[in-house]
Amino acid sequence: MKSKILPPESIDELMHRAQEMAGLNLGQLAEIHNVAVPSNLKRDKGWIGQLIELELGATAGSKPEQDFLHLGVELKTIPVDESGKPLETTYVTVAPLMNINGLRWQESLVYHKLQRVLWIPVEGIRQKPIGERRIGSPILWTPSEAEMTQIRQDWEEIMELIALGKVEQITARHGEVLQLRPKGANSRALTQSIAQDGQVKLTNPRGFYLKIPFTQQILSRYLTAN
DNA sequence: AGATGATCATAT
DNA sequence: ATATGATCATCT
Repeated sequence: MKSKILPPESIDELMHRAQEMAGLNLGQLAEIHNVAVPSNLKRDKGWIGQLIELELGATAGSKPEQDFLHLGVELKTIPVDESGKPLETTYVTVAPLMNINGLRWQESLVYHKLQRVLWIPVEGIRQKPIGERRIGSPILWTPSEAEMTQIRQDWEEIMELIALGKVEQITARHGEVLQLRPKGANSRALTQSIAQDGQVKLTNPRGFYLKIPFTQQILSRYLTAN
């Protein structure tokens, strides 16, 4: 019996919805949408993100695009501790491992998704029951030139290693603000990648993630701005 | 304790 | 298999 919430028509409308949602806890929001609150997130890791998508009218789906394509906005929920510090890295997008010769930064999924991000901080303290965790104030972030440069440099370094067939040598320690980590069903999941001799080989799928100190800076930068 | 590598659910 | 939504859980 849930009423479908339509996508917001403007950024103002999106922000208004997000501000109205701030201060609620997840139990209250779940009740509004008639969904059950899981007792933990072990088997429901994306539950919070999808609940908030529902409330804000994001287009559900698995398309590799921004959540609000017509507004140029990507939605990210981010778990934070009591002081507002992120508790986890932030997944951005899968990393392309094939057909990447000549792929430029401005054409990358990372570049497009991070043009503008609506961050929704949510209490993520593991000991706190899911339903009691509160939703924070939204932060609409457009990367500064310096921030984009940092991300771009990490992206280019990582993509070059991938192009050289060295994907398996890349660890999460590479990159100042953007890292490459496994992103798949499990460590047995395989996808095509480039071998050192230029042939095709199989590797675990990877994704790009933003490191915690970077997202922490973003959140704290906007904290006093209201 | 924090970060890295692994994993879970679902849609297409 | 690949994309979305991410957090879990082990290692250092």
